Amino acid sequence: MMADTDVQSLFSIEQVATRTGFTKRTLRYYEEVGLLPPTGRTEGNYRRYSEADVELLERIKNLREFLGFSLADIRKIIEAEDERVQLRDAYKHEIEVDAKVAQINRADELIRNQLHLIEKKLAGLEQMRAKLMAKLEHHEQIRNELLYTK
Amino acid sequence: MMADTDVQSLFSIEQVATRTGFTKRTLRYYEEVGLLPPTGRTEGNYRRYSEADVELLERIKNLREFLGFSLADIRKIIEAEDERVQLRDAYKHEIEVDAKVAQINRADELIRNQLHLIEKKLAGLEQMRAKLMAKLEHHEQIRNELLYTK
DNA sequence: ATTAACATTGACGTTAACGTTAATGTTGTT
DNA sequence: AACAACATTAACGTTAACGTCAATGTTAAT
Repeated sequence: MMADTDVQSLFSIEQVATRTGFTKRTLRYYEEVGLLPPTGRTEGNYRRYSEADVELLERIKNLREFLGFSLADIRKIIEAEDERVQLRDAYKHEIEVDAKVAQINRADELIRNQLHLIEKKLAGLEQMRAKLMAKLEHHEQIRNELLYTK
Repeated sequence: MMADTDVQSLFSIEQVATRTGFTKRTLRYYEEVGLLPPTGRTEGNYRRYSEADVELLERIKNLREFLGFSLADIRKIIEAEDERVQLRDAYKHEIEVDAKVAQINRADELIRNQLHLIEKKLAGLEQMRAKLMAKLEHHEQIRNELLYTK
C-alpha cells in the first residue's frame, strides 16, 4: 500500500516563495541556518522543495507571523517533531510491545512540552481577552443606564 | 474619597529594574523611544518611576516575553489604552447623553481592535493545541490496543 | 546556439532591541 | 566635606532576521 502520491512534485524557490509568502531570500536564509534545507538540488545546483517542505514552511509561517515565535523557538519545536518522526520510524520496526509503549510515551512527552508552551501563551491571551470583554460589557451596561434616563 | 494611597511612592531606576526584571538599559531605552517615560525626575535629573509606571512595565513584560508582541505592537496597544483614558476623562465632564454614548462607542471600537488582534493569535494557538491533543489521544488509543494484545 | 528568465553564492546593508563602555554628575551616609 | 554607590548622557557594539546588490551560472524555449 502507500502509493507514491507525490513522485515528482518538486518546486523551484520562486514557486515556493509564491505559495508560502516568504521571500526567496528568506528561504535561502532558512537553509543557511539549517532550519529548512530543501529536499533536493537539480543537476545545476538549483534548490528543489518537496510538498512536505512547503507544508513545513506553512507551519513555520504560522508560528512566526501569527504566534510570534522566534526562529530559535521554532527550531526547537521542529526538532521535537523530528524526534517524533524518528520515534515513529523506530516504532514501526519494533517488535517488543513494551518497547513500543515506551516509544509512544517518549513521543507524548515531547508533545506535552509543546502543549505547555502553547497553553502558557493561551492563558495570557485569554486573560487579556477577558479583561477587554469585561470592559465591553460594562460599557453596555452604562449605555443602558444612559438610555434609561432619557 | 479617593485617598492619596501613594503620595510618595517614587522609585529609582535600580529599584524598578529589580522589581520588573528589566535591565536599567532597557528602561532607559523605553524612555528613549517614548514607550514609557518615567513620571518624574529628581532635582539632579535622576529618573523617578511611579507605581503606575511599574504596573505598566509589568504589562509590557507580559506582552513581550509571554505573548511575543513587538514593541511596535505594544506601543499601539498602550496608545489605544491611553486614548481610552482620555475618553474616560472627557466622558466624566460631558453632560450631553448623546455625546456620552458616542464616547463609549468610540472606546468600544478601540477595545474591539485589540480583541481582534488577540483573537487572531488565540485562534492560531488553539489550532496548534488541538492538533497536539489529537495526537495524544491517538497515542492513547494505540497504547490500549497494544495492551489488549498482551 | 542563443537568449530571456530564473538561479547560485558572496558580501555588505538595515532595523529592532537592547549591551557595553567611558566620561561625568548626584545622593546619602559618615 | 568626603566618599562609595548610584545616576546621567553619548556613543559605539551586538544579535536576529532578513534586504539588496553584484558577479556568475542554469534552464527552457525558440
